[in-house]
Amino acid sequence: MDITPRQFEIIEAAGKILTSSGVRGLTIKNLAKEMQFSESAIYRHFASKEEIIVAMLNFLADSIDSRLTNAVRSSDPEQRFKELFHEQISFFKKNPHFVVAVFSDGLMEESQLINEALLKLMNIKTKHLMPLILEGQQKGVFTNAITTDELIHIIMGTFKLQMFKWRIANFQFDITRSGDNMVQSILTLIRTRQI
Amino acid sequence: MDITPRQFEIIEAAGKILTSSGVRGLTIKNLAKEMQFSESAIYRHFASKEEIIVAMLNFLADSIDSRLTNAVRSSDPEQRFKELFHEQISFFKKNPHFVVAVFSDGLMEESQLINEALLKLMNIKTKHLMPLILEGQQKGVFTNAITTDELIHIIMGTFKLQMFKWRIANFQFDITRSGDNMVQSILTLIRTRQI
DNA sequence: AACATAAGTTAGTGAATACTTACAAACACT
DNA sequence: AGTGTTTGTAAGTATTCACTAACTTATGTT
Repeated sequence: MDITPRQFEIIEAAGKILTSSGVRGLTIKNLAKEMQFSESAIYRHFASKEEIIVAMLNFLADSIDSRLTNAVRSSDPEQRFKELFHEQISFFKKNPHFVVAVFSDGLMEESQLINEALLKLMNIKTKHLMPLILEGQQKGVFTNAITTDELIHIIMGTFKLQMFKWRIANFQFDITRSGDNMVQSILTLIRTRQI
Repeated sequence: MDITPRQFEIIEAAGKILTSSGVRGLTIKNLAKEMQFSESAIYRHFASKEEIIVAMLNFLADSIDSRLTNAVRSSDPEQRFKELFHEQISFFKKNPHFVVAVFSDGLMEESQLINEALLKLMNIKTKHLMPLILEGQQKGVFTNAITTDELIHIIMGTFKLQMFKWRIANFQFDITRSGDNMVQSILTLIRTRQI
């Protein structure tokens, strides 16, 4: 599953196109133009368009996985929650095209392989979020009024919608600020608290 | 903005196709096949594919709007919250193709007009949800720890993700049951409560 | 020097797409 | 009876798409 430098360039070009023109703009022709060589040259590096997309998603998955592993290491669950989303949001801020790729689900229909890559990506997020929430609930920091799965569903849904709004606003507003707000709101809501 | 019976049939056929084949399957050719007449006959009733999609979304918007207006009339905010989602979910259960249309955002890139129709649709949902949440907060039934907008964001995100999961599961699980669960979880979370 | 490989080119292919044109039949209205 | 409108058809158009074939050139390797 290793990638040549040229393949990496192509993946990056694909990302650029996704940001500017969306899933429908991601054609071999545009990809070739962005790479400044012919369409057929693309096929020297990938056997098909599908392979390009899958490679991009897999690269993204590995990338996110290792970044989250490294960035999220506090002992306090609430702190770790903040770190997780902070890392996640700053990653997408640096690479907005991945927001199009992951959260648009416009890719969803293209092929089985792409579908699997996208699901794998969603699972990585859960993999990092789950133990943190569980621990928080066990320690009594997060509410036990609803199940862990339900909590995660609500958190992921909220995050996904935030990314969606950012995307249809053409990445114009400051996602760091509104992302932090979102994290605060959720924390306030899921924290065990006194009214 | 009125619609002929034939146009309505075409819209329904488009819905059927969306359910079975997704956004990419929604072509004039497939539409003609589903209607059992020629491709060019479609153009006797709509000037363009875009018009068909917009008409479908507008019909959907009106439909949802009036259904929500009629179904949600309790005085208790919490009860109204339940009614709202119950109505919403049973509507999508009856018309799963609209889930593809509205929540896939695969349509999002197609054209400006379609975009506007989709945004209008999202606003209708907010229009019905907003006063209900506001009243709940004022009465002290729902938490005031975060703002109304933040609450709505979280609720809408949760609902959207639920629909997304239902869709990628090919509408196989019982959305009424898991939808009710979701409504309960959210209510538990946003209710003012004692720990 | 001879050859292999990697990475590019030009020029195409066939399939699919949204949409058009020219014509025909059914029907309503005068 | 004649005429116009509505709604269908068959046959096509231009464009776009992913992908391919055949050839070229640069760079090692033996």
